[in-house]
Amino acid sequence: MTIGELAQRAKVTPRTIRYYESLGLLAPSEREGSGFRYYGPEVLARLKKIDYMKNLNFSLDEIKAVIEVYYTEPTNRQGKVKIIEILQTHLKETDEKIASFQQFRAEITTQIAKLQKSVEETDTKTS
Amino acid sequence: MTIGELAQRAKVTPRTIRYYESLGLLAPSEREGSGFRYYGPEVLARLKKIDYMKNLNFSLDEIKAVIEVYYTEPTNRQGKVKIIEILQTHLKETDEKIASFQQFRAEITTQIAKLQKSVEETDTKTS
DNA sequence: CTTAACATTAACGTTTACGTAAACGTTATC
DNA sequence: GATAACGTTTACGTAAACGTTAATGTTAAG
Repeated sequence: MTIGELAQRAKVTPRTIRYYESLGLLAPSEREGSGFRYYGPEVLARLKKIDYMKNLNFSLDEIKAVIEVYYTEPTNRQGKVKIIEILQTHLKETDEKIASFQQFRAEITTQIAKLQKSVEETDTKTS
Repeated sequence: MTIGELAQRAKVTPRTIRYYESLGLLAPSEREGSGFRYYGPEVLARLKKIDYMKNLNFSLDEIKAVIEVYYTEPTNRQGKVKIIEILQTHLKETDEKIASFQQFRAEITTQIAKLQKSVEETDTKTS
């Protein structure tokens, strides 16, 4: 597919796709004499993965690093072990993020409860 | 305390504090003839809250909105109910974030398991 | 084979969250 | 009361992640 079609399916602009290419996040499957970029469906999958991670507030640099780990088929035992270590770092960081958000969540519910109690008291007083 | 002391305790620069003031995120407790800003300890608490929320990837605009809700003592029943509604929106969004991160976490552990199995197989084959 | 629709590169613009001078006033200390 | 240390405003600089022309080439449809 062309860059316009790909962009439409991925709900981004062509500019975004070219920008990602310039960062090494993806590449056209083919590029013949005319200079036009043509893409296969695997690039669409990649764009969806990028969008997914962007929603997790990863920077494009971080996404690039993660994608490289995901898409690299490690040749030898050494490579596999190294990637496992990287993934375990990601796992730890993700757990910390989750914990932070859960604490934030708790603060919100506390605030809600406090306000709800306050509203109820106002109600019983004026009833 | 002065802006320098506050900055040091909050582990930010004076520039950051002035920038936050320009956005309406905080204000000096006092500002007399000389033009110097003097702060009370409550501003330090505010800065810590801002830093905490920044780590949750909130923008300064979003943080401002949240802080306004947190620090606004609602006068009447109407105001309280409104704030409860806002907080419930935050709650929902936070839950979605947590869910996304948990899915990401699951993907990581899957990848790790796959690689670990692959490593073990390599090991038994060559043993 | 003309023309609309889409592609290409190059380059400047935009927003966020500050960093970093520059030019100058204030305060605390000796 | 000089001087170092810190404060003030103004304003230009920076990185990230694109948006937006501009000038030009390519492709597909009639």
